[in-house]
Amino acid sequence: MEQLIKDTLKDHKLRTTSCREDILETFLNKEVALSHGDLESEIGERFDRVTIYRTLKTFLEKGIIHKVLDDEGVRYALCKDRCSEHNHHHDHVHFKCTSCGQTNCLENLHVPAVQLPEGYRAQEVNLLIQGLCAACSGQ
Amino acid sequence: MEQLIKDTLKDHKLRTTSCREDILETFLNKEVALSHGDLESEIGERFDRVTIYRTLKTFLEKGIIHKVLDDEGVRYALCKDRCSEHNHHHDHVHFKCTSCGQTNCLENLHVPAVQLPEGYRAQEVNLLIQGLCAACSGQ
DNA sequence: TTAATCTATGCAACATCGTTGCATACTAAA
DNA sequence: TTTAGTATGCAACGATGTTGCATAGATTAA
Repeated sequence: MEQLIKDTLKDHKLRTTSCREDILETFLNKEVALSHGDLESEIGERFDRVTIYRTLKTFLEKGIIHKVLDDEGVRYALCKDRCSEHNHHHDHVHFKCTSCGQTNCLENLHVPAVQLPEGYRAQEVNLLIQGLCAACSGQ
Repeated sequence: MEQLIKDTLKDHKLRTTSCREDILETFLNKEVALSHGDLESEIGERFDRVTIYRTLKTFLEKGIIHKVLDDEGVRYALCKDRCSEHNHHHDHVHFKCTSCGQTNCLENLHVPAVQLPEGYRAQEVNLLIQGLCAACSGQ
């Protein structure tokens, strides 16, 4: 784990600092999409709000995390597929449970093709499904 | 137009006030999804920020408008299909042009079915496609 | 048409979220 | 170990969104 984190930073040409390590570790532990607020309550006593914002921005630019949209705002999740600064590919599905509030990526699903009107060109596709997750649907 | 606006408010059991009329008129004229900020710069001199927020909230609850998500935040668009307080159905596609920045609803398209993992139950589906619109792709 | 009732609005104040400039502390390379 | 470049904390600010309350306005009934 410790080594995986250091390697991830190194791979993306980022200095290893304790804040970056802690944020990466949080993402690896939680396995769900996290908002800035989530991170702040998790590690906010050790690091400044501003630093968390800047770290998220850096991770976004480097392709370590990606944005996850839901109706409450923006969250972030690890890019499991290897993304880089110039090659993001996130055409997967995000699921938000309306009961427990957790959002995660359904890695195995891909977004079905959509026939766009004449002249439209798709660059990125984002599918958000809201409903009940397996734990909350009681099955 | 004038009458359509009054009828829409009446149909949803809302009092006709000049702010609500102006906001509805703006949505009808623009035909793209609008953020609170868009509305504020459009009619902000005549009405208070707070009133615009509250009007949007009211329209949402009554099913006159619905949320449109993109990576920059929340926008709102008219519900073209007849929605009511208890029956929203918005499984359509939103398109955001990365060039001109406009977001709109592709009314004619519907979101293709997705096979969810065991135990998951979908309630609402939101598909956002980003790319170039017909006007900006130069075709 | 007027009076009474209920609701929408404006204003002020506040809470949350996100950004920027700058001095200092730290990481990585020589 | 020294140096150069970068990340961090702090303070200050701007943008965004919410709440309470008095007043203005819309609707209903007389």
